[in-house]
Amino acid sequence: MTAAIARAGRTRRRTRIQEENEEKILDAALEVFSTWGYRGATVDQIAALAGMTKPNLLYYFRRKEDIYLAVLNRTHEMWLEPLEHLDAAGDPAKEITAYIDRKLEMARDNPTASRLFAMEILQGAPVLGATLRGRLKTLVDDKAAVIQGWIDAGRLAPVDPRHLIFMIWATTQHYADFETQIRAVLGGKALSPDQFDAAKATLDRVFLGGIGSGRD
Amino acid sequence: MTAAIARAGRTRRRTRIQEENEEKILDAALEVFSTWGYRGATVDQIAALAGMTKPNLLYYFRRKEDIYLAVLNRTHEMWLEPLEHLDAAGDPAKEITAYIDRKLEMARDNPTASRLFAMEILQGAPVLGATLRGRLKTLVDDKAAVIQGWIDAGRLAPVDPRHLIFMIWATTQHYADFETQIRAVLGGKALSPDQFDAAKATLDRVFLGGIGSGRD
DNA sequence: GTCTATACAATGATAGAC
DNA sequence: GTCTATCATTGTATAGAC
Repeated sequence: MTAAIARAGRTRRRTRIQEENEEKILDAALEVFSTWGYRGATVDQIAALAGMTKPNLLYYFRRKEDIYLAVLNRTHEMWLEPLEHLDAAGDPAKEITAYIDRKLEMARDNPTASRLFAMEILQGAPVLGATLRGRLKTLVDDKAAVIQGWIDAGRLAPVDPRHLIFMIWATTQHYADFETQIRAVLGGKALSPDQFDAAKATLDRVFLGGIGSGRD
Repeated sequence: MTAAIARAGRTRRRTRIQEENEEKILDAALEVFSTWGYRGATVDQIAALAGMTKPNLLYYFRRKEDIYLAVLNRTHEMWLEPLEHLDAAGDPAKEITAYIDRKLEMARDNPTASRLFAMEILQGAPVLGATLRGRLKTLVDDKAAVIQGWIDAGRLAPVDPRHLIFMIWATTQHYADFETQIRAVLGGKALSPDQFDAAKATLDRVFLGGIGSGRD
């Protein structure tokens, strides 16, 4: 690290101050873009939230689009990760429950990241479009085959694996993306731990057991 | 109608041209607001899509906010309606399946309306907030009691009724709101009737039967 | 009653001087 | 790393033509 600082003047290596400021900017950008969308967000808003002036921010990122790209790239890896853990060798019910729980925890812990993606997709994925058609599609194809394998082996009810994945995405991210609506209906300010547990229990129950039967 | 035109000068009654133009504007506004959000949308865009000039549009709606209010009001009634049909006297499984199917059809037939609401909620429901805490909450409380009644009677598995409703909202609206992502993963341009059927079958199966068991 | 032309103040992104 | 200037865009208002 000391060597890196010593080289900072000559190389492209980031200085400590640069790293800290870029991080502050990206944190602020995540918040603003996820609330207002790309076009609705202003560089001024981001700068204010990051605690710096607009020109100072533009010293780090020349254009508004560069900030958007950086903050999307910083978070999209995180978003794909839980699905990658789905293990063909594991127990189907356990694997799917674990996936649901991981996704739900991510929605709880990173609601703004979830909303940033929601905004991007709602707007037609102008930036992430290629990634969705490439890396995401490959990943889903791969894991859909795993699920289909479980179904073929009679270890899982026969459902369309891809639409099952869509259902899991939808239900888990809903708690981040539509938090305002959920709070309005449930009352209270934020989702309490109790409400979160109820959500988790309901998701696990419906996905694994369905609701068609009576008492269990 | 002739009488209405004759009275047009004296009364507030809309002329035919007014009705047609307001409808064209609201159609365009639905498209633009649902794509860009309130702040991201411009009056110019809406005017262009409606096939008129900006000053001409502003003759019908003086302010941008007025257009937004009008288009939200025009569609939010439609959005609450399916849940109102959930009938306590009906068969639980049939009622819930019918509700899911109605919501899914609405997402398919009115994707832009769904995205308009998604944008509004994502942005913290600045306009619909009061409606969510009022009318929507009352409706959900009411229908949650119906579902709880079914559960207490042993006709439905014990799940949290409110979170079950959230799940149904999430999974059905997902096909409208995240259409871009779904198309990217499934390939092809739009959701084909086949894919729509697969979605419907998967939703019905998972909600009613779950996936925990093997072949059925 | 309907529409166009034009203006204007505010806000935005960006560039360059200091 | 900061301040100021510029230039396009946007919401809104007004005056008047058809």
